[in-house]
Amino acid sequence: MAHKPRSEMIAETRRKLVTAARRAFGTVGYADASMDDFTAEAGLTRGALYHHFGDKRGLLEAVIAEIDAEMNTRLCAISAKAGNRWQGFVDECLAYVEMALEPEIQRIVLRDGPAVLGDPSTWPTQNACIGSLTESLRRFADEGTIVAADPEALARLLNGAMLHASLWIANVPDPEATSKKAVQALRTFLDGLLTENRGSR
Amino acid sequence: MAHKPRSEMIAETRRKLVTAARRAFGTVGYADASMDDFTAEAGLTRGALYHHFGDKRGLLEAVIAEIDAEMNTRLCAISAKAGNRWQGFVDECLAYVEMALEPEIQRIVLRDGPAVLGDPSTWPTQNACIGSLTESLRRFADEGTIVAADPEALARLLNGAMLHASLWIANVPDPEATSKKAVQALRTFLDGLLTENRGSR
DNA sequence: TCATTCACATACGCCGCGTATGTGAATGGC
DNA sequence: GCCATTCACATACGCGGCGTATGTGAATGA
Repeated sequence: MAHKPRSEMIAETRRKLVTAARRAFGTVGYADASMDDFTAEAGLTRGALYHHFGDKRGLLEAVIAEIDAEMNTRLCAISAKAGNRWQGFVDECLAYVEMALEPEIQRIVLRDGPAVLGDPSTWPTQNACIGSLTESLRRFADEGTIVAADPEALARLLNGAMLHASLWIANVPDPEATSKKAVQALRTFLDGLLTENRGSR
Repeated sequence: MAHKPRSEMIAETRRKLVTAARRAFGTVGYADASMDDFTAEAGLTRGALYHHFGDKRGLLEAVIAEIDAEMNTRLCAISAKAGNRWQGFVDECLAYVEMALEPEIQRIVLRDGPAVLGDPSTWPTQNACIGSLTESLRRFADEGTIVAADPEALARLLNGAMLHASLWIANVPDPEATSKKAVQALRTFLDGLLTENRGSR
């Protein structure tokens, strides 16, 4: 039984570390996750962690990058299967709110991430989600579907609104009912952007 | 020279601790703020801190409560001086975005707060800001100024949008220009809520 | 085959937190 | 006005987590 080549072993080590850290960060949170503990859980030591990721922070970045990539994939799949583009956009927004309800995403990406790494808009990875939002809005604005405004600014506002809606929903006694109200309100906001709903001005 | 009564000394101690902690949290951040350091800076020790606030977390709560109260006062003053109520509401929203640009507010309330204390919607204090937003929206909905939707949900979404706009503005190379774009986009969202701007539906 | 690189493990010291304990000053009843 | 009690803090101790410096064995390449 020949050993795997070195490059594969390295990749496997990185994946083990990211996976173990992801579980730890997602459950007890970044601050309370002991590097000794979750590296041991992965059958490794802190030495491997420092070698590959520099420090705890670097590992968090890698974990977030992974989660963000998954989120982006899921969102693209959703918007792709809609009838028309605006509907796809709306679906994507609603799906984003639902995704942000997942404890792992909420804890790592929405709470600990900003605290440790700073504002998400400065993350290289966050461009994935924000970027596609912006691009969609730009096209809608260009073709007159929505009112004219800076697409990136609209995207940021929308993103913040959705994100906070998720935090709110997840921390309320009755998430089901609250979710309905939030989705309804989000639709209201989005409808307000459509030129066909605007009368004067 | 008679000493001050004990109750005043206690209040003074608490204020000293809160003030010192507020400065430390606002500059180096919660995680990197050494309790030994900033209690010493206040001429005290960690003993006083644990006696009054239980732990570091409790002190953060006190600091946030103080900042939140100040924010609410400032916001009320702004909305009070506007011509009509809707204009006052819009002014308040824009002022909120600007306030959230202040480094101390951003770091303590918007970044470290959620990470350490959990979602702001679960803080007893946050009701100050969210509560007044909700109340305003409820009245606008009742009198038909804005479209019908759950006021609290709208308030949460709005709050999230404004908050993220601030984070975005503060972390961009050119805050001035970005601020203009964000404010413009925020107006777009708010205008979209007005029934007088809605045609069909 | 041997020197080199490199992926990790091991070992050490420091710092920060929480707690248990000590102390002196202010209170309150007689 | 004296004394017991409370209480607001300070001091002392131990523990765990992080970062770094150093060691080691296996894979590479000439």
